[in-house]
Amino acid sequence: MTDSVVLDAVDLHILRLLQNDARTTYRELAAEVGVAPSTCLDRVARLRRTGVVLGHRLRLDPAKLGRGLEALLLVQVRPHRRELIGPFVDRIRALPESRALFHLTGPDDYLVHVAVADPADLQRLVLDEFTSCREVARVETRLIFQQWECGPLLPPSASPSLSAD
Amino acid sequence: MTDSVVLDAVDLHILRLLQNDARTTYRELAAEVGVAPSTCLDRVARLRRTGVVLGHRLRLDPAKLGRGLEALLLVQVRPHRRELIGPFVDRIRALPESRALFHLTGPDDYLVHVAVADPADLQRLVLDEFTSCREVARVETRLIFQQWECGPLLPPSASPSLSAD
DNA sequence: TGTGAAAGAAATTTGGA
DNA sequence: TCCAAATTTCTTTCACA
Repeated sequence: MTDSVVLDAVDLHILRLLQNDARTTYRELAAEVGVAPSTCLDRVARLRRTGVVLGHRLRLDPAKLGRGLEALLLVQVRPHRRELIGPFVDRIRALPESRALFHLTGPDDYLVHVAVADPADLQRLVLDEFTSCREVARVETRLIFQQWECGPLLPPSASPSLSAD
Repeated sequence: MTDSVVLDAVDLHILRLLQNDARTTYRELAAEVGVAPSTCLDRVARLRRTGVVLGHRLRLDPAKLGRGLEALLLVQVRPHRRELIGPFVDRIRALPESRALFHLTGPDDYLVHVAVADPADLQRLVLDEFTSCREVARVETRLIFQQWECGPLLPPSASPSLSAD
């Protein structure tokens, strides 16, 4: 967080292309952006070094892996104290059914995104891993009908450069 | 959805490694899994063809892009009818602040994961894009303190093979 | 299918502006 | 920083088990 990077139009163009397809080659990036491949390499390396780019992730179809039912669980943890929520977070993160976990403001302390095989599997998960735990005061289950990933993550304004610490 | 793939131990091993680092080379996969690089290529190509692998995605740090504040918005759309929710979904997906959108069961019809610059930006987003819309009956804003991605997505059981349609 | 070797392509490194 | 060329490394193909 101590060093500051400035993202110029070239960086943003590269990021947009890579968010579309993270396997775009440096040659293709170079041709598209209008710089040399080695320059693209430099830029991407810098974006990694400065922490803008955290890594590459494989996108999988949960349904094809036998996890066709997804849900969001709103969880109230009581008492909401460090010595309880630390282990709670660790336990939930380690569940094979967990896809993501959020610590939130509001009446529900946590939101857990889970992927399971079927309703019976979800019932087992909720009963065995949530409602049966002393620290879990309440669980609300919301099934996911459909979900969408949204557009690429880019700087807020249309300004040509941005300072990011 | 008509063809069926069977994931054996080699496929699962490859998927686990790629979920850990999507840029692992076929050489490295081969060395790790104990097959030839060309076999890894075949396996991954088949996983792509059958839709198990959907693509590669760049993971970015929203904070480094000037979007350090994230929130989940619980939205009630009334009346909850196709002719309203179609355009609503399209509009929300197109917002640069939107990261993900879920259509849910329960009292809230949609959950929107957004990334904004600061509280003022969030206020603007909620007022201008949500509460000011006739079809939006209610919006509840939950700030995200912290979030975690969970372990790799894998088949439910420890069974050596799995049929995925 | 899976393999190893060869051909092709891409990623890195280097050095000069 | 950027680029172009050289080098190294990976990907892809293909004939064969």
